[in-house]
Amino acid sequence: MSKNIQEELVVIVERCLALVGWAQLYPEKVLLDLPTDSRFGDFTTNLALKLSKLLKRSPREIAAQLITLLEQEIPKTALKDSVSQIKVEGVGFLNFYLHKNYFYQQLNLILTQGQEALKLDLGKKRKVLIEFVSANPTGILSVAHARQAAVGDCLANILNFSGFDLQREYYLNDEGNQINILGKSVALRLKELQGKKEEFPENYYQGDYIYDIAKVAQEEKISEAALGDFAAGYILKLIKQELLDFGVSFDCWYSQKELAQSGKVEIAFAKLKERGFLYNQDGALWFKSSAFGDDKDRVVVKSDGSQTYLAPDIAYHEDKFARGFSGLINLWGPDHHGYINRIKAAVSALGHNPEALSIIIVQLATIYRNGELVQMSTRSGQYISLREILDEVGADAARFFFLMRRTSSHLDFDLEVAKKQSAENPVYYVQYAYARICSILRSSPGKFSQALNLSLLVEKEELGVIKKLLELEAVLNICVVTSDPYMLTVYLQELAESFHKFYDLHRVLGQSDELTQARLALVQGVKIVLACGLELLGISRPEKM
RNA sequence: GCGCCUGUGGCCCAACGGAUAGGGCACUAGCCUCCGGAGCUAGUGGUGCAGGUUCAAUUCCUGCCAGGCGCACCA
Repeated sequence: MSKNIQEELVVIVERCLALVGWAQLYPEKVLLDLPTDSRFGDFTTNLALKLSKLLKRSPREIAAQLITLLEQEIPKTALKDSVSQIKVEGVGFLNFYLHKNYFYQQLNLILTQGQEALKLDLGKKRKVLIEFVSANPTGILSVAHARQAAVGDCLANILNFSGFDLQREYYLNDEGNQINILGKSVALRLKELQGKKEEFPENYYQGDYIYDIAKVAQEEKISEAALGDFAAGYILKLIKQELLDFGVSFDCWYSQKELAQSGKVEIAFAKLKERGFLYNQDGALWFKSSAFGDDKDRVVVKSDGSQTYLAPDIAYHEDKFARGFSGLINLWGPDHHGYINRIKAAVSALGHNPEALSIIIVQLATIYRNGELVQMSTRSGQYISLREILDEVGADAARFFFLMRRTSSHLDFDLEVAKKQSAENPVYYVQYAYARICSILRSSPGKFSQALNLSLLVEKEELGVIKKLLELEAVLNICVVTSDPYMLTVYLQELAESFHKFYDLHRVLGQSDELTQARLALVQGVKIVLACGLELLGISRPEKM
């Protein structure tokens, strides 16, 4: 909630536990939570309920004893002016109530420091690499990639804001079997364009875009052997542009082809062999992944001498560590979930801590249009692309919708709802609050500069707004811990709601000068936090709508 | 068969193991002489089934039922 007030309170509570001799009984870290309801104070803890069993005493009695101690200890600390009272409530919850002055101070901090006041230092500048999208350059991006792009980009924003030294990377599968098939697909379409139609195999790329590429290849007289690379390059350009239009950029596009040519695959193999995790069988080379909890060992070099996808991927992850990243985040589609054990095994076998690699499965989004399910299949080419979504609903609505549900949950994305400019559409609800604020601030030029008396903000709705502003920190904390940005979308809707409620009941302009200024300051505070949240989501902040 | 995800009012979704399960849509009744009504207020209505752990279960565990997705010497 505040810069550290929560942690400072925890320290004091733990000190009291030690004083009364209960610290050893309760070695866990004391947790102070935000209450489920504002009438239960500003922080709450179930400590007394937990201690009840250990001490064989009633929770309320324990809580009362702790409060006596806390009331002695808190006045000795810097928090003496911030905590107004501590109460036992319900079955024995210990609830902390903060003084209003504390909230005014925090609001003032936001007003004077802007977004700097909102930043966290959870990461301690730790170097983290987040790899996402990484779609093969064999077709334009699908809905699945779109959701990964939104989640990955937003998570990256949040981690950066929370003090991590973070880089975004796209792993480019620009060689191998699928590029060969892509080349052959283009070659066949080229022949077709020249009037020599042949049977088009089912496992080739069926989409119409293959014709487009074939036409360009024909004009540029690309040799048949080079068609695969040409097509991949062509598609990659489209992918990069789509991502850019979606507001997603990468620090690094990591080429699998270059990785293969660098000899790093062989070096990684040598390391695995030395450690005893590679062996030959049935004419193939196997990685002993079962030694690390995988269901079975995995082939890395097939009996025909070619590598499986796993081979360069092992080297790729070795290289991530070699580049100095101590935390790795991979966003994968649900079709890769069986691959997690394999790659974690590889990381372990190479001598790294598998915990350093965190793999997030981004569940699929199902697209509806006019209430009807839109079927998707990459191979047949009949699928909704990121491009179509961008054209139809725009980047703002698309990003917000992709982030609205837990990343691990399925998501139903109705294009019609996303297009609606009404209350059904949460993007507009949040953006509307922002535009409204801008409008109010426009209507009061020069008013918001004199000395402020924030303590005039005593209405329930005013304090509600301030408290909601200060919740951003806890929300970002949850996003970081769960590696999931979705709570931020929930929070922004709540913040917008608390602002709309305040706005409806209390006039900002036309009050006494002092009160108008205080309310303008409050509105300005909401603007700063809304802007911050929307920026982290990668969504525009319209001053007018 | 195995693995992952999901079952919350008529519909869509919330709820680090906590207090009276929140919000939106729809429906009903209200609110602009005034800062943006894309907003606000009030009302109706809900945890798939059966056990277990716990002071406390929508949340954790087991089984069942239902839906979605995935299970290659493909990438």
